[in-house]
Amino acid sequence: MSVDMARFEKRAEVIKAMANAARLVIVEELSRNEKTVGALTELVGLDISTVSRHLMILRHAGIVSCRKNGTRVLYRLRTPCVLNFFDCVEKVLNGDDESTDCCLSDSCEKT
Amino acid sequence: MSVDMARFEKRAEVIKAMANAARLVIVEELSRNEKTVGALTELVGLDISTVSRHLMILRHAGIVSCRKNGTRVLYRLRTPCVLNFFDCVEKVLNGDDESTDCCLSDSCEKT
DNA sequence: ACACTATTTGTAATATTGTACAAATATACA
DNA sequence: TGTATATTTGTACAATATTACAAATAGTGT
Repeated sequence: MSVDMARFEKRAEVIKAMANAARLVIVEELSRNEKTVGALTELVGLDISTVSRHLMILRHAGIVSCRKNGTRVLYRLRTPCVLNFFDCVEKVLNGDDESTDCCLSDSCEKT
Repeated sequence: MSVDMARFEKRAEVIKAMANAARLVIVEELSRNEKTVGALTELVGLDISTVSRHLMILRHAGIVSCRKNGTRVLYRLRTPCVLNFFDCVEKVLNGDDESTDCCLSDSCEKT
């Protein structure tokens, strides 16, 4: 091996936190403004306890932070650079310029 | 709700493909050069069948592509912009400038 | 202290992911 | 046609992740 696996594990942890549709919705919403758990719950349409857990995951990853305001907890995007992911993701999704298939068992370009 | 969940599901699929340490190692290695499954296997230290599956996941996500060369299959990075993830991920990991904890039940700044 | 609202945590069920081993497939070459 | 090498696929198991419901906790105001 000789690869610093620990480093890649840590990186993967952060990316894992972004690897869920509900959490992506939350992140994009928080890029506009800080929001309460309740407000985010309406948005994503899951149980509030589930949304709270999603926020915990994002918080532990270092992507969002929060502050209390009375009985409410306001979450906000802490590291907005994660929004840059989206540009590349769209590029990947639209990668129609080239086949991803290595044409196994077909007559196809071989080197 | 009223959010285009399908779009976020698709985005999450791509990010999910990046959300694994072994696959991150593979992606970084492929950023240098195309490589065979066998060569990548030595690098990550997993069973070759497992590495083959990881490559399948990256391929289905549109992140890598491959071509055959005799009995070998050469994989290469198809959408290099995914490397941009790393900068932000490091920033998140080093986010030591601010607490992520909303200081529940502590004496702490409230608004 | 009590009631009300917002959020988090315990728990359990279900789904998804990661993994290795064995077997199958593909290709090259003697 | 065998044999050897490279890769993928079938299968099974363990580990993680997602989710809702119920209960616990925290804060506000009466």
